[in-house]
Amino acid sequence: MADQELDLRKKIILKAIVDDYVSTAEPVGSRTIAKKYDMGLSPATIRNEMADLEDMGYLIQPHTSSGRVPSDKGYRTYVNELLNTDIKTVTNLVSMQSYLEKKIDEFRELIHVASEMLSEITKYTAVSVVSAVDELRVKAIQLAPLEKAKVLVVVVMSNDAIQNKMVTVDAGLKPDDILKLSKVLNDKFVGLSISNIKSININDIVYLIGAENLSILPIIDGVLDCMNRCADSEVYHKGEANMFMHPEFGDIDKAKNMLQVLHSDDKLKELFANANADGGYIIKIGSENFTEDMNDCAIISATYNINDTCVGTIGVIGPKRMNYAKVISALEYIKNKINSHTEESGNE
Amino acid sequence: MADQELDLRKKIILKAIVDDYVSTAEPVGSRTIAKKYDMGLSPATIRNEMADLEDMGYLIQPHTSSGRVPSDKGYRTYVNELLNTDIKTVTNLVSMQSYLEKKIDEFRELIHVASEMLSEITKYTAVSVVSAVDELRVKAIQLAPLEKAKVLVVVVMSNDAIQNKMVTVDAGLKPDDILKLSKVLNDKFVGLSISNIKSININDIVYLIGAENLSILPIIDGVLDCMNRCADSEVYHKGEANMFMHPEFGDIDKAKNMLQVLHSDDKLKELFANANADGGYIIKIGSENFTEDMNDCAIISATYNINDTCVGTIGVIGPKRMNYAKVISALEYIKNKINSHTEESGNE
DNA sequence: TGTTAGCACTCTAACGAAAAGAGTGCTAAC
DNA sequence: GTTAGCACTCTTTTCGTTAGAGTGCTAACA
Repeated sequence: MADQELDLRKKIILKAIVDDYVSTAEPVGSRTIAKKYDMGLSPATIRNEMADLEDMGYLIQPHTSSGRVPSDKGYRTYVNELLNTDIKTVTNLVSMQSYLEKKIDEFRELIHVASEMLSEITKYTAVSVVSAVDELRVKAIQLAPLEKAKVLVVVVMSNDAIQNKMVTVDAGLKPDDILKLSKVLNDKFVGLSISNIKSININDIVYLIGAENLSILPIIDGVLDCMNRCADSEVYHKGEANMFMHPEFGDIDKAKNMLQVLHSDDKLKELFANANADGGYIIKIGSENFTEDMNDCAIISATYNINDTCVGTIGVIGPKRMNYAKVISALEYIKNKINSHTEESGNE
Repeated sequence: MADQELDLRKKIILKAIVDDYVSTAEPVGSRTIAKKYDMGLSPATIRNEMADLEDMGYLIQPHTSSGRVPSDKGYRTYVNELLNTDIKTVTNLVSMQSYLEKKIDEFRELIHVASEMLSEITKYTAVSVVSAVDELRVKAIQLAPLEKAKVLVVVVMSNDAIQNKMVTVDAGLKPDDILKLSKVLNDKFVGLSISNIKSININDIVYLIGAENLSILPIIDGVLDCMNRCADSEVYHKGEANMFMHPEFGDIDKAKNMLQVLHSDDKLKELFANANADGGYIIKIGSENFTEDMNDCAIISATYNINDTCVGTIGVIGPKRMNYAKVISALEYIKNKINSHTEESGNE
């Protein structure tokens, strides 16, 4: 129970146990450790150490006569103290190299490709959450009269998010009016945030283009709708089928539970919302995830910034028995790629 | 084995068996039918009829001393002959009424809402496939110079599909050039199909705006990319978690299998590609789905047209033991809504 | 004092026999 | 043509029994 520092041998044994459990998903016994990780010790000695580690809370014994399994604390120590040296070496990311090299001009596209990649490499489920941002500014607005009272509204925000919407307007509105309106909207709106725009008096605009109030309202609504959608938080996940390749979800009920969570954007937002991780990762193991359904899961996530306005999180969700080294190095790689991408694209 | 017509009593019994099996998911015994569906017959009589029905191939006995389960042929007869009278009456679609009433201006949005609705009502998984169409024509093209060599390309096609793409251009390209190019592209491209456009000589356009060849190529590429994406087939599914609420997927392997299929757009396209259903539904039961993984599933789908250019399919995938009446009536409703929507929006 | 061999003990997973239950098919009576 | 009765079949459940894996403890060893 005592929370004292582990001596070197205990650390080595703990690491061996976690490593073994991560790859086999079976409780590991003393014999296995002695043989497989030849440490020049007999099973009996290792048994003693394991008993100690259990007393200290690093291991759990599912039942009296089975091998040991890491506790959350065990995983935590593994991640915090035993893994560091490994991380750089595990990185075999050759396959990724070409992936993100291709031209990506749009923020959302970038995040989607990155998530796809992440799930592909790690074989877990990748999740990305684009946080809601109020303080985005308008970069451009485009109105395109199409036909018969239909106008296409396109809005680009400062995070390069693009949204469009088709709106129906009064048939009396001339294409020329719309083009004039487009110009006015750009002059008036570009550089402003959503809250700014909401405070603008519509009548000023109506006056400028000389149209009737009613006829341009749908367009303004469309613009605001697009802006809101750009600023809205968005959850994206990729590779959820990977989740069910792991034996911990062999139980159909757990699998169902898991699917439920993966399909609930709100739950995911909650789990991945951790804006306070400056440049590092957040690793949540088992019960550290406040949601109870996730007790068998671990989450590793990192945040990225885009010119200080838009902060998002990208990460991986998988079984607690997760290949932490691999995931962390993959995440490291992806995060750097995202950051360098958004830098070079040079948003002011 | 003889393929003769069923007499009335056999039909009633078959219907009772399917109904019961649909709601309980357990093999149905003679006693159950006699008691629950009081038809004034003793279990023994019903047993005889059931034995006949089995001989004729309408029922299957999982093992010698269990109740009966409908065969694919049994379901087929149920659907074709025994269900018709019910369909209209089962329709309790009050909850849907308000759903599709709201203003929907965009084709894709419409299909998504419809799919969502369909899965919501039926509690199965809704799938929609927008078929690939080569002969779409361009309705409008918009270019918007943003900042620092970035141009937003927006393309609207005749099926109201909208796609945009951010492209990077030579920094030397002036905003004015881009606006000019926008006008030229619209003049030249609107009304043409993709194949038409591919045959246009780029040099003509370059000449018209007086820009250098290289600098506008990314934009043309962007336009073509958008067009291709508009014309591409798209698969959308909603409510896949519903699939796992049914006991036939209590086996984790089947569930995994199912997930695999649901996440494979190609498989879904194959399963839902049935353009030859003029105004009706296509119902595929068990082995009638050529994919083997789907032997436990049924698929009910309907097609919709939009001014004869874009044909899509929307439908439901669920266990073979499916509430056919409910799904068909829901699909009927949705299909009509989609059609009336696209009519009233009046695309030429 | 730390390490190890040996052994009894515990718990699970796997196997198999037995019992319970559901439903049938058949025969004979109505 | 319908039904009651009964033997029969097959599955599902239950309950021991066994084999195996792994432990904890004790005693011997270096």
